[in-house]
Order: sequence, then structure tokens, then C-alpha cells
Amino acid sequence: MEKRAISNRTLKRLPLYLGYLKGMPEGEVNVSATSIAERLGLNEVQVRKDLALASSGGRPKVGYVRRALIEDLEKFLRYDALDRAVLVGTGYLGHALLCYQGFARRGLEIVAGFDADPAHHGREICGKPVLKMDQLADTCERMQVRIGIITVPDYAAQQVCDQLVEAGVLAIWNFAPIRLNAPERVLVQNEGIESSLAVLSTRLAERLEAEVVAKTDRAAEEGNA
Amino acid sequence: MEKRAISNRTLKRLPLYLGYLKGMPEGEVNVSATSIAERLGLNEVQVRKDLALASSGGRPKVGYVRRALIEDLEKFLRYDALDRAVLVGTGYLGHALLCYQGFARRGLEIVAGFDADPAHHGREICGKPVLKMDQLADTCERMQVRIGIITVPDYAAQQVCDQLVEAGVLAIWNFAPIRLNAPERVLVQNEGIESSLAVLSTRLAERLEAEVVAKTDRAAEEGNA
DNA sequence: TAGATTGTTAATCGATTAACAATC
DNA sequence: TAGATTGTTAATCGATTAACAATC
Repeated sequence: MEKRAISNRTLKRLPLYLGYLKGMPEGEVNVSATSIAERLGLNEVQVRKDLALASSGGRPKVGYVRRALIEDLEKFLRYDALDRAVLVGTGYLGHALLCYQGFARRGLEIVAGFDADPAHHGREICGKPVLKMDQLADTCERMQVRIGIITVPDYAAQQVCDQLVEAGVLAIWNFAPIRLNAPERVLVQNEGIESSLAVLSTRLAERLEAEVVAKTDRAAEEGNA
Repeated sequence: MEKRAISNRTLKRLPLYLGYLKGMPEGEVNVSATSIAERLGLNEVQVRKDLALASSGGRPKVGYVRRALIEDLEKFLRYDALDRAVLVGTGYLGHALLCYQGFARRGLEIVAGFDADPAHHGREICGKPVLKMDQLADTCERMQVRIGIITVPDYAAQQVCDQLVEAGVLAIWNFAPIRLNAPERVLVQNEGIESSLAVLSTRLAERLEAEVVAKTDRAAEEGNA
């Protein structure tokens, strides 16, 4: 009965493994956790533990059957079961997501885009219709939409969130750089590009500083020599 | 001399705090870690520890001076020091990033876009020129570009990565769903939207299953009653 | 068989949370 | 002063890594 939930950390690594496995030459029948770990720069025990959770396992000495492992991971990640989503905000980012072919292969179908701007209505973006906001609730119900994707500017995000909740979505994928208020029962995942940028720019600055320090040290040494 | 690096976790939370602080009514002079934690759904000690690392501190009983805290965080995150970047791949996602106004306010300036497709060359996207790939190295050197942003399809990403490294960038922000090979000295940060989707769809599916179980339990109970 | 590799149990590490002393 | 709040030290928790037994 142990409902041991798989960790977010592991969940995020699974698509990485999948990508590596799919990128391997077709001829390779078997693959070891050791080789996966080495290629992806991870610890091999970690890879084995992750795979133990999401696959039917490998065999000592030979490793995992590549083809079977791919199927196991895709099954575990539910790439076969299609989840329907709507997207609100058909700006550039909305465009990018509506047109991204990878979602379909990963179990996500965006059925329509929505926008407050009447100029966008009636258009099609990569085959997906752009509808009026007042068609949101109806569309969600009719198409059994469970996920709402928010790609509007930050000042509009909370209102859109409310409308999506009202329309009955069960999860919200938020690309606006703002914390949303939503009822407990609705799952909210924030993409937070600014958080990402904070990490990148800080780590880069640290490296540059370390370099300057190293240079200064060398110069000082030369001075002493 | 203790070079205790700030954790990625903390780094990712700082922009969140900043967003909350900036969104507060101007009238609020002071703000407590307690209130920040409550609003963002975090532990208050965690917030205090984060703020201790990135700010000059608060005062018992009153908390932090909102305005000063904002300045401290912006300074810590280097929002004032401008980092220059180039972006390769001017598709929809490239468009979105080139046109995102938020980067400039967060210390990142994308100076130009690049694309392999000649049809894109010479255009301007939100005021940024789209150049030919063979202008990449020259532009990076001339403008002292330190960051390369990759927004090309997965099959082209590794080659673009090589070109960026060759052009001398020190960090790569990768939005393609693939693991890049780059020399140690170059910082690579993967955005990995598929990892994000894996978390979202799995957590959603778990909830739905829990609901089904709960329903079944209720039905069983009614049967027993 | 010997050695590579899996999967698990134990140890370590780092981050979160709790307890508490300091202070305005 | 009393109470709210900070900042720090200690305890807990969860994830990673190391050690090792099982096995093909």
C-alpha cells in the first residue's frame, strides 16, 4: 500500500535518459546504467535507482534492453495517454508552444489558443484555432481539457488563472513571471524563467571573479619571483 | 576566505521574493520574512536564511525595509550589471526571447539573433538584427558577448553549441531538448521543458488516480452501509 | 569461472525545519 | 515591559553516493 511518490528530481531526469536512449545508434541492443551515467554526467547508482523506479529492470552483466527501457520510460511518463490542454496568450511564447511538435509525442495536446485581443480571433496557429476568451469554459468542458497553459504578460496572469480555474482545469502550467493564487485542488507549476536566469548569471559571475582572482594571484607570484 | 557558494535552490527563490516585494503597495515600508513566507507558501526560516545571504539584514520586531531589501536583492542578482548575449535560432521561441522586455530589467541584453535560414537575414525582431551565422564569432568578440542562447531544433543544437563555443561565449543557455557536449570551461544551463512537463503530467495523473481511489472507497462504504 | 553489472543496504551530504537566544 | 521578529545553532529530512551482496 506504500504510496511512495517518485521525487521531482527523479522525474526530471527520466526524459534525459529517454533522450539519450533514443539518440543511440539502432544497432545497440543493450545499454548499461554505467554508460548512461557517464554520458549524462550523473552518478551511476542514481541512474540505477531512477531506472528501478520507472522500468522493469535490467540484467547483471548485460544491462538493460534499450528498446524495452525506452518503452518502460515512455509508459511511466504516460507519453501514450493524451492529456488535453488550452493555452491562453497567443504572443510569441504562445506561438512557440502551440507550434512545438514535441508535445504531441510526450502526451500533451494543446487543443486551442485563447487571447483577449480580438485581432487574434479566428486565426489559426500551426493548425490550432485562436478563440475568444468567452469560449474558454465551453471549450474546456467539451474537449475534456485538464491543463491550462498561461503565456500572457505578468499583469494579466492572475485574471487568466482565475478564468482557467473557473473553466475547470485541474492543472496550470504558468510561464508568466508571477506567483499565482489558485485553490489547493488545482495543481500549479511555475516555469519561472527569471529563476533560471538568476542561476545562470550568478554562476557565470562567480566564475569570472574566480578567474580574476587567479590572474591576480599569478601576477602577485610573478612579482614575488 | 570561506567561498561558501549560495545554493541553486536559494538562487531560484530570490527572484520570487523580489517579485513579491515589488508587487506590494508602495505604502508598505517594512516587510517581515514571516509575511513573505506565508504569501509564497514557504517556510519562514528558509526565507530568513535566504535573505541573510543576499541582503544586509532586517531588524527584530520591524522586519526588513522593503525598498532597501529590493535594492539588496537586485544588487545581489546583478540586475544592474549588464550581461550581453546572442541568440541562435529565430523561430517562435527565439522571437519570444528576443522580444521579452523582462531581460533588460534583469541584467541581460540580447544584442542580436542568428539563424541558418537566409530568409531571416537582415530582418529585425523587436529592434534586434537577425544576422548570418558566419557573423557570429565577429559579433561576439566585438560586443563582448559572454552568453549564447540556443533556440534551434534539437537536431541542430549541438552544432550551434560548437559554434558558440568557438565564438568564445562563456555560458550557454540551452532551450533545445537535448544534452549538449561542451568543454568544462563553458557553463551550460539546460532549460529542459520536457523535464517540466514530466513533473506536471505525472503529478496530475497521481491526483486523478487518488481521486478515483477515493471515489471507489466511498462507493464501497456506501455498499457496506 | 571471472568479471561486469544490477539492485539494495548503509553512510554521507546538503537542505529544510525546529528550537531558541538576542533585540528592538 | 512584553511581544514580535531576527538570526543562529541543533535536529530532521530527503537525496545522493558508497559499499557490497547477488547474478548472469
